[in-house]
Amino acid sequence: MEFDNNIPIYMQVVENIKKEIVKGNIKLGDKLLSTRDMALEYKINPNTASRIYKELEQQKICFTKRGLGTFITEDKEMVKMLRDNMASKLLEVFLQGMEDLGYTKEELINIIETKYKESDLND
Amino acid sequence: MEFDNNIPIYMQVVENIKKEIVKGNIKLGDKLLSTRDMALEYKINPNTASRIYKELEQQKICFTKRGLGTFITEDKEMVKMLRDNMASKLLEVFLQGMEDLGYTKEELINIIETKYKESDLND
Amino acid sequence: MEFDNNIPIYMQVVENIKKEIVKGNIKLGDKLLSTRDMALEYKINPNTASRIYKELEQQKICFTKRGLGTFITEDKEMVKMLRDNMASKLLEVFLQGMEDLGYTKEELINIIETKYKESDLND
Amino acid sequence: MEFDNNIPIYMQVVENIKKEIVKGNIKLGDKLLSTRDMALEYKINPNTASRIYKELEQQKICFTKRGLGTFITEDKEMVKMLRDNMASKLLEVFLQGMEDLGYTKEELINIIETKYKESDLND
DNA sequence: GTGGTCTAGACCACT
DNA sequence: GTGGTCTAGACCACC
Repeated sequence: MEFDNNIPIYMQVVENIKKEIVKGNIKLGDKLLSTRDMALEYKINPNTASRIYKELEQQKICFTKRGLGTFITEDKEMVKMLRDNMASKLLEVFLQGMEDLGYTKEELINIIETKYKESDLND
Repeated sequence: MEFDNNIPIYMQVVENIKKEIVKGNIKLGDKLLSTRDMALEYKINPNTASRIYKELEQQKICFTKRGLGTFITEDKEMVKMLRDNMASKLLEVFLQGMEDLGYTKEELINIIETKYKESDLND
Repeated sequence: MEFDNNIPIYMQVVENIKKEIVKGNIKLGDKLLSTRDMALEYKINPNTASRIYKELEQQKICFTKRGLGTFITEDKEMVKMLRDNMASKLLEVFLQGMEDLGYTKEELINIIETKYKESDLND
Repeated sequence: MEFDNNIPIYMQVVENIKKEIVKGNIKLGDKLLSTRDMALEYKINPNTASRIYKELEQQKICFTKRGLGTFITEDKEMVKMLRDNMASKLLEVFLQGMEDLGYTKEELINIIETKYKESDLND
């Protein structure tokens, strides 16, 4: 995983894990890597790894069982919420940003459709 | 202007000025506020204001005439480039993010159209 | 290190570091002094030291690992480029300057050879 | 004339005038432009123009006759001195710089000869 | 410990 | 008045 130098590493990993949950690659109740293993996996400092779990716990995405490790919450609503929240945040940033640049709705839809045609050609 | 505490002030102002240029509120060749005036305007330190101009200069968006002040470049291509770059960056973040969340093209277009109908109703 | 009062300190240190890299005294991947240590070393303000690293980063000569320090880039081409660029800049200033003064090629070569004989005698 | 933003304009013009004297385009005893005309000629501020004369006077290159204008000194030695000083300064900066970059005498002579062959081909 | 940012205040050269 | 540089000292997030 490549890190953007301007965003805290732990934040980037947190977002990455949330994405994996939404995509279903990590499932409800799954045990997460130990901080040590996560540090190896992402090539980060163990302190940073433990901060990631702290953040995930705060967001009620996982919880810790003493001596057993850290697990994804069992709450089924969570995934749905996660997906919706992340998507609407993305959407808002995008639409607001484009509006700030003076793009009209028509231009905007045009751009997205063009983009899609391009990627269709590449498929 | 309100600042997001997680992003450097100078970056936020830089982005703001770039938006104003793209929107046409600031025109090619325009003189920008003096660092001191900008400091007053945005309620920041003159040093921070100075940093903003340095960043804009690096991005070839403005240039300095010694003792006279800082001016928007006269290069007509610049605005076009700026608009395109900022838009494609927004687009990329958005599309990539939605794809990462597992949204298909159809879902995505659907969401945007829904969003637009909402805002049309509010107009 | 003694500073020329007419050139910004940070620029002088930047050039100095670039020279050390070209000479091989600083190697690819080397960790540079921390900003605080550099400030002590050169007897400058930590802010000024920080500016030096920022400038070097812009020139793609070094990069920062968050919380770890600043390192020389690993790019092997960089040193070659650096040496070539610095040399050709020196050469250009010199040749253009001498030409402006009305020196012909023959005079110029003559001068350099004379200079070399002098220094050979001193060796 | 194009100005380098990092060097005072008046210095650049002073150097330019000195070059013109060395090249013989401006002769001993010649009357220089009035500050106003010089300001127009170089598209600079009249204050800057007057500073140029101040500097040239300090360097004993010209002198002012009240009500008549500013004139190049009649001292014949001056041109010779000027040429020698400017050339040896150029030479020193060049040789020292190349030495700092680790260029040996052989490399250096090689580079200059190569450069000359190039420009010969272009002649 | 590391760099990044910001404030405050000062001095300077240039126009 | 204009930007450029520097010092001093502070706070912060990150590793």
